[in-house]
Amino acid sequence: MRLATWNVNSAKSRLPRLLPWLDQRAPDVVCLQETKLSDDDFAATLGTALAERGYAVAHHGQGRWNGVALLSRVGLDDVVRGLPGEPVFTDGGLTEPDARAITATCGGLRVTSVYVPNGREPADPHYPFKLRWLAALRDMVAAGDPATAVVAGDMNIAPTDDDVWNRPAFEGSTHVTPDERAALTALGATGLRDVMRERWPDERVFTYWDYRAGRFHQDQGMRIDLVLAGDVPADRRAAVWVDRAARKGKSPSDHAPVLLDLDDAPDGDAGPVVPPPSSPAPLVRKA
DNA sequence: ATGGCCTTGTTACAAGGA
Repeated sequence: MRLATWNVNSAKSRLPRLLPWLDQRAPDVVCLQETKLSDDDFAATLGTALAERGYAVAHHGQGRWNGVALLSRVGLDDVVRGLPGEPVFTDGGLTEPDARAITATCGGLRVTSVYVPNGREPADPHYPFKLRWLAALRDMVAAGDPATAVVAGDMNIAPTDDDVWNRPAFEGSTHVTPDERAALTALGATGLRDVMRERWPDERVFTYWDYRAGRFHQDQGMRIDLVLAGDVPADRRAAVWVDRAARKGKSPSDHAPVLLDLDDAPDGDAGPVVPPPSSPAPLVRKA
């Protein structure tokens, strides 16, 4: 089973990159972030193309900002939008929570696609909001079965100083503060493992590069898109990698996808058997 | 030393990103 996460920075504008990527990499479960579409617009824009490829879809959007989705070819059950008790950014006059998390059971795993708040600056009210949101995420994972959980997405936290290209450049910025890293540690303490760092403990691994200043070309990025996996999926890890090719070329997202390949479960239970779609999508689609 | 870009909505910028 192949699971992927990708902050696409607008599903609509990324459509010419997203659909060929799905055909090329053929992930079974996809966590998307920053779709920047309402549920209706997501269905209208991508629904048919995803159904043709055999994906069941669950989207949690609000329109202009944020928006997360789950695509699955191995079942998509018990969908939950948002986080129980998640904070609302009332400082900004909002009365509804942002669309930043969606959870479903896919292939026997409890998968959450997350778009963690940016935080802006440590002195900004968005920063404590980010910490409160992360606490709500931790609580949800702890209340479930962490062993079978996968939390994947744009965490907007670099776990260590090795996860940013130039630590001094981030002095005084969010994404590297002790409080954010403590929140990430608390989330991991529920029983989730950073499978990328387990596999590549000493490598330079980035998932995001600013559009400006030729950052990608110089590999000056950050590792902020994480796959945090409970013991059941983490122990089945066959491969985990950053799809840098998706960050190249015409009109890319500023984030690259992260892919996790899992071996079949040792007892032979690879999750529910899902029949192929009524009109199977060809492996390579005509232009 | 600083900033460089991209997306959205709306129509010359503003907001947001990280």
